[in-house]
Amino acid sequence: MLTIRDIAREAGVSTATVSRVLNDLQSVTEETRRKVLETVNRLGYRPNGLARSLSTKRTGTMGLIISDITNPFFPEIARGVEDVLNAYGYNVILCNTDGHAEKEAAYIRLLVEKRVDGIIFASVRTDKSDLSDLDANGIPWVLAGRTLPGIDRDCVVVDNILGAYQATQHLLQLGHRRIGYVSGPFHVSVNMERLEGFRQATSGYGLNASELPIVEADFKQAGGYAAALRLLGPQSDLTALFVANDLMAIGVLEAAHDLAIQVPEDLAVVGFDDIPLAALHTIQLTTVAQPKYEIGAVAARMLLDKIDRVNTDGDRSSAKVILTPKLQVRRTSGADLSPQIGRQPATVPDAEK
Amino acid sequence: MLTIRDIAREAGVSTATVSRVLNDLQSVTEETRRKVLETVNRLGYRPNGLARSLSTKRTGTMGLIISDITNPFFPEIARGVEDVLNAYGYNVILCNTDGHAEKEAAYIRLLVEKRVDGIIFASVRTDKSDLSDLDANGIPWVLAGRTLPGIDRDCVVVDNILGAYQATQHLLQLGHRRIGYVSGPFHVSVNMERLEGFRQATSGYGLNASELPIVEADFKQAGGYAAALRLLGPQSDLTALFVANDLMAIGVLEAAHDLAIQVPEDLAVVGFDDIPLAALHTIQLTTVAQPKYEIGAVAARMLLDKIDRVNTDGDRSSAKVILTPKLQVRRTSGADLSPQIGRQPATVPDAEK
DNA sequence: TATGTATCAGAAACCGGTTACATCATAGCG
DNA sequence: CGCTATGATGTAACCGGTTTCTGATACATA
Repeated sequence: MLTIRDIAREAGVSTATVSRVLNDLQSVTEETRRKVLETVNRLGYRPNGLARSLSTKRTGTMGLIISDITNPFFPEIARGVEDVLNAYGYNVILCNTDGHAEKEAAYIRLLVEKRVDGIIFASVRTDKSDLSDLDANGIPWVLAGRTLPGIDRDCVVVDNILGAYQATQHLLQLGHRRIGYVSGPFHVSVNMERLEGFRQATSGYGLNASELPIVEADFKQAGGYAAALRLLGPQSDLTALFVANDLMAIGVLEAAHDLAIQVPEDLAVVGFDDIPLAALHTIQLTTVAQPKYEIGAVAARMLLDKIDRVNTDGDRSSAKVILTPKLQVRRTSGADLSPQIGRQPATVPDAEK
Repeated sequence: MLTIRDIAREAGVSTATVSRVLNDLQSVTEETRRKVLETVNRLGYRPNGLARSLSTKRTGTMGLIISDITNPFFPEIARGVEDVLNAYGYNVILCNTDGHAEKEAAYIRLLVEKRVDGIIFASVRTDKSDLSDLDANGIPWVLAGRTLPGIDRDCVVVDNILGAYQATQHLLQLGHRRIGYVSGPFHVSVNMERLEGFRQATSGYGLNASELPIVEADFKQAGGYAAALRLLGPQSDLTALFVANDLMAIGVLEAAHDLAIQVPEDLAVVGFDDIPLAALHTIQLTTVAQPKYEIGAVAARMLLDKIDRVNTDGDRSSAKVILTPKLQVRRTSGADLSPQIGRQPATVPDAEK
């Protein structure tokens, strides 16, 4: 493979000049520029990004840490991240951690060695110390859709407590009093925030939240299915379930179907996330919508900002951005949708992009 | 940030020795090894992967080119790729091209400059010349789930013609004669193969395939929705639609619902891919299943093989792997499922992983 | 004509690793 | 006891760019 020295020799100039032409820097005669570019094109020279990065200390690569891209919550976030970063000339390394701390730690080590210009965590298992480790190594990071105890900067999140509160209140207003919570893993902060919103809403109605059943699952469809089977046994008196994310809510709907429980007549279900399939007319899941693409896009911009700021050696951290979730009332909560006469308008979920 | 020279000085050895310890190469006294490792840990040294890659000519990074990660067909492929490559110490750069040739070309240029160790194309717009360009630059590649005219090696594909043939035959056997084809973009090879399978099957029943309506769409839900509206107008005599992928088939189902057309009573629908949501009890889409995770995993292994083979300077290309698709009969085609008494068994699609 | 000032281009150091080769000490052997 | 084989370590070149510093040239000005 050709090097800059080959081009320099062939064009009869120095490597410095070739470099200047390639980065159109400073002053180079039109004549030499032409000569160099001609040589570059004729020989099909491709500069070596590694060598460039080694001396410029910029790789043009970012890391994106998520738990699992097959969870429909993440693709849109990833897309938001990728679109913004790519527009600024960056590439994205995708890291699926499955929520395992060791996998995450291994990825972080790899990303540090690759000297990525920044990392976006759309899923976190590390604690603050690992992040300050990154700070120490001069690698900016941002949290997308998650927070960590003790961190109230450099993150873009949705107000999970508010969203869960509204979802639960929606069920309460429909008259439900025996409401179960299908929980994500207890160690995940977003889940605990949603649980908190659930508790606040039920307490507001004079219910003792600790008497309402809570089952911990794994944010996956199969987990939601299993949790529902446990919660909806024969002696169950539950009339509604608030489910910590849509994927599990889908599992709950499957379980209800298999148990011959009618939704929403016998059981109201509300999810969280508003993943694309929630809007399908055959599902019509009532859920708390998060602006997923925007979360990714905002996080990416925040990271770019942070990088800029490091270079101009100003303040190192960005503000916290809180996006507002929106309760999306559909069929599965059994709310009276009659004000909207007749059929729902055609739903074409992915038309907006 | 620390360099290997800092460690060498601090430990009182040469950089060569530090390097040897870090790569546990050759012979180093237990004594010095301990001394070096102690220094490395004490100072928290992280080797610079760029420098390493520059001299070893290995980056430990691969590129994965897909059209859009928010298309539910791709996450599983990406996951298969990532799992395998990560197990071998590689990272994956994700590239969303939206099927645009220019975006793809730009990404390829970037990946070449970054000197990735290989590229997996799960979506291709380039022609053979760009690929031989990669060959010329010594960057191995593999096609996953797609072929290109004139290429019959280095790819793992599903037999699209067979799959489409079986799907169409399924409709024909159910008595349908007026069958429409909701097509993906005509320039995409997998789509043309599916169309070919559709033609072969209909011809086999003495139908003139050119008389059956075909509408080109974009492989997206909204596209399928729009195509269905065109195909299912008031004067339509179609009783079945074969749809080139599941995402569009979902759009077709939405359209049918909005047009008050009963599926499968008034219209049978068959898709292709078997994306996760096709199996949901509320959808039950009959479709041709592709082993998506396996496509990604096999492609990744094939790429690793190819890299090995380049190093041992043997043959440069791998065989073609053809996986067999499987017709998954569900509700939307209206087949008589009565042999299976009563309810379908609980479907928990993501339980297998 | 002499001097100051821009502009253009080259030489060489540098980024931070790896590794071929050289050196040196020690052990083994006749 | 001297020679060689072996193993541990160091020296320095190299990977392929960027960038500082410096020199050369041309032009304008006094």
